[in-house]
Amino acid sequence: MPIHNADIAAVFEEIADHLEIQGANPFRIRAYRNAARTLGELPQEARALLEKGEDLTRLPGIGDDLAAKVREIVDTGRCSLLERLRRELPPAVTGLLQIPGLGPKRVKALYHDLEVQTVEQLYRAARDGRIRALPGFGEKTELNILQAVEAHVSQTRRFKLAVAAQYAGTLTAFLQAVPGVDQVTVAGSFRRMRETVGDLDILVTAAADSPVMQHFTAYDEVADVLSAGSTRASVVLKSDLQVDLRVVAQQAYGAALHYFTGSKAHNIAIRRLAQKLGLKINEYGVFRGSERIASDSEASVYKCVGLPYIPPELREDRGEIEAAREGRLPKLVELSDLRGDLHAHTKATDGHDSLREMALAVKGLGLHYLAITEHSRRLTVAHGLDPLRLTRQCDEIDRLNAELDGITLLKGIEVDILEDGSLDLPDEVLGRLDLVVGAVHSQFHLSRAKQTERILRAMDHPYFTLLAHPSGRLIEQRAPYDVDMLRIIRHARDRGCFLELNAHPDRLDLLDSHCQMAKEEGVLVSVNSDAHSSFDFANLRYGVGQARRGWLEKDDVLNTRSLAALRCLLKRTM
DNA sequence: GCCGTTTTCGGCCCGACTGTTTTCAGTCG
Repeated sequence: MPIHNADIAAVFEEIADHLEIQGANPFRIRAYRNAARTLGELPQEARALLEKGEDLTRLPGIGDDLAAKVREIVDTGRCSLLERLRRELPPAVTGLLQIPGLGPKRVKALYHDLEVQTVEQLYRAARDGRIRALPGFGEKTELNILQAVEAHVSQTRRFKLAVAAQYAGTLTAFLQAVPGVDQVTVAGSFRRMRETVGDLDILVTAAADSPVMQHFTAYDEVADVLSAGSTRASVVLKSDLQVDLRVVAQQAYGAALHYFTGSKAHNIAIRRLAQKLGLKINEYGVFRGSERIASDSEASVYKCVGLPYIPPELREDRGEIEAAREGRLPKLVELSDLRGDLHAHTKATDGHDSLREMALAVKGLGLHYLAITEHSRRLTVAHGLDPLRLTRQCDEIDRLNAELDGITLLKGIEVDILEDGSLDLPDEVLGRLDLVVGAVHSQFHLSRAKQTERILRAMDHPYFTLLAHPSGRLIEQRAPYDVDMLRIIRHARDRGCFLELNAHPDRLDLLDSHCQMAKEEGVLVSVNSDAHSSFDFANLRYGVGQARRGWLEKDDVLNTRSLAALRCLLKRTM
């Protein structure tokens, strides 16, 4: 069985869990977690790097010891250290760390004193009142464990960004109306535009006597108050979404926003920089000794450590700090840079609105062009177009273009890429179109080699323009199909094709890491709505967010081009 | 266990809240 980076990362995470319960040196534990993160985010397989004879100690957080362990795992599929640790402590025990409120010390005590190994045994021990008797535990802790287990078993889910946005919208409006409240900002992974968020982190600046905390915990969507102090509180909404609120004085807004936006890894890296300069950064400001030297804006915080402002979408400790230091931060694409949209459906297939309604909606957003790309005949569930219906739609688009002012409809198709890589419509009809968007809608489980070849072959087609939702994943629902994305990106470059970043909140595909890959290989990405109704164009903001997380600039995005420039690019260089 | 524009040894981010204590450990973000 080939060893993937995720497998190695899982081994290191499990080792770190074991070491925590053992009470090992916390920095040794962190070293394993850092290495797991490095491997988890590595674009190439460690296995392939080793085969090429590359030195893994050049990777951040990987030294001689961990490089040797990576090699051991790749070569043997096993890790002797982990096997030894598992003999000392049953593997299931580390799983108890997943229960909120249980850290290494408590897990260790539960195992040694009550022989609790599994979540089920934990639940029984709590229900039977055996936990309260342990030193350091009490009745309240026991009850909290009971409730945490029940919540854990029911679900620990993440929320799609667009779903979280709905809860965030009403809650921020509610908080904004509380007396004494000044600014209300949603920070955390929401502000970093991650595709899913585990919770909402809301930062409020308010007068010292503002009753914002009382209002927050009494908000009518709150199902449970987890904690509530004078400056910090955590609640769970009825939707199961956790919300953490932090209140600071207006003066500390910038420092608090930086602190609360994260990511954790980015913040740690920034604080480490500060430490080297003899400074200390916390949520109240940047301090030299006891003197506060910055706090009102995020830019002032960065300035203290010699860096320009870093946009939230980049704050993942994935090279943005080095780029900032060297003056090569990207000037990220913005929603207002978009000139058009190259993927939309109408009620001719599975959309809800007419050509005219879609055109006017896009025009209303200030865009200049919209490609109509219905499904093709193979996708019968969507009432996909056959050559005759597509031809009729093209005629209708021509008529509408002659009539409409300030918006141009482009003739396209979202044609199925069949299993052998051929396209679902004949060349004669594809040749009449402005662009051909190709997509995989079937046979998701082909081998990596076959799936990749299928897509490469489709791109070889002279009329193929743009690969829609390139990995096919549906967030939290369907895994991506297995493809060699680097080969696909390079083939797109060689064939003059483009890749889509589908802005639908369920897709957001290309992934951010693949956006970076496309940028590095010189392949333009098109941020498309895949709209099925005139309301769906609002989703473009999520696509732009994902593009920004992928370091894309205006010039890296196909549909920031004017219509004339776009038409030149759509002409295949054959 | 990693790392070095002060260091190859001695550092390694920082603070709030809870519950069980009787001054603080554990956990979390």
